[in-house]
Amino acid sequence: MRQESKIIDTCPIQGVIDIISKKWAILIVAVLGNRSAMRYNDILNELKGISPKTLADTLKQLHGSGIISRQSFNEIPPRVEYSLTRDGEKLRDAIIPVVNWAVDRSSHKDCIILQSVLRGR
Amino acid sequence: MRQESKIIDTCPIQGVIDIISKKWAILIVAVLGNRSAMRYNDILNELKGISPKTLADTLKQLHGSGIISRQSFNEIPPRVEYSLTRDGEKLRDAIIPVVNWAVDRSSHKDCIILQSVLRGR
DNA sequence: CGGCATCCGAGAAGATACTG
DNA sequence: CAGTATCTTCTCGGATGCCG
Repeated sequence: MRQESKIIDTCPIQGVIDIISKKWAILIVAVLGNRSAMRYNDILNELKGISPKTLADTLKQLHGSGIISRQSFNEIPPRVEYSLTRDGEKLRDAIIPVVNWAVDRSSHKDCIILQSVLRGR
Repeated sequence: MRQESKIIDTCPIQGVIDIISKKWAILIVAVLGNRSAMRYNDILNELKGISPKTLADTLKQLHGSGIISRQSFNEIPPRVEYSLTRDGEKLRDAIIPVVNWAVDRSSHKDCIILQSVLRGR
């Protein structure tokens, strides 16, 4: 954020906004929250529509924010697994009310991602 | 969204993301949730750093999404009051866990907006 | 396989000035 | 007072291609 603003810059909520306002971040947290670990291409396939770059960018940012952890194995072929950190799991729990709110407003209640998130409860 | 994607387009969560991913939307919901009604310049002053255009745009979008209501009075000087709809209040309640999560992660827990939101509980 | 580098376009956000 | 109008800047997300 370029702009200086007391109320914003000093506000913890800004950090969250920077995270969840990324288009795919919530979805990634959602799908990751479902399994103990997922590989790059697993996520790529699950989130049909996301580009590799955007996924990589978002994963990097989430990792930097401590939401997800990244473990790479020195294997051939290479393997990298992503999973939620404890903090990430808390985030996933925290967004559930928002997801529920979204479901109530929506006409079509069927959604793979959504079911995934809610199943976690 | 330009991109076609089964999993996303048919997912109710996408609507939420479109709303809360706007940088200022959550903040506006937060500050509005605090008072019964607020005028344009009240919000503008409270959210130091937002430009009139951005505020107008965001208010318009939130209004279109049914999150906030807009009531204008035929007076001189003109008066327009914004407030949360019932749905908006639900959204505000729903984001509280996320806000709390943000507070736990943050080092500086003091935040006007934040206190505002949490006070509503 | 799991990415990173590069380039590009669209839209969000900002600054400033102006109006009904 | 409550916005518009305009112009600019910036970031995001997508496409493609290369590499260890």
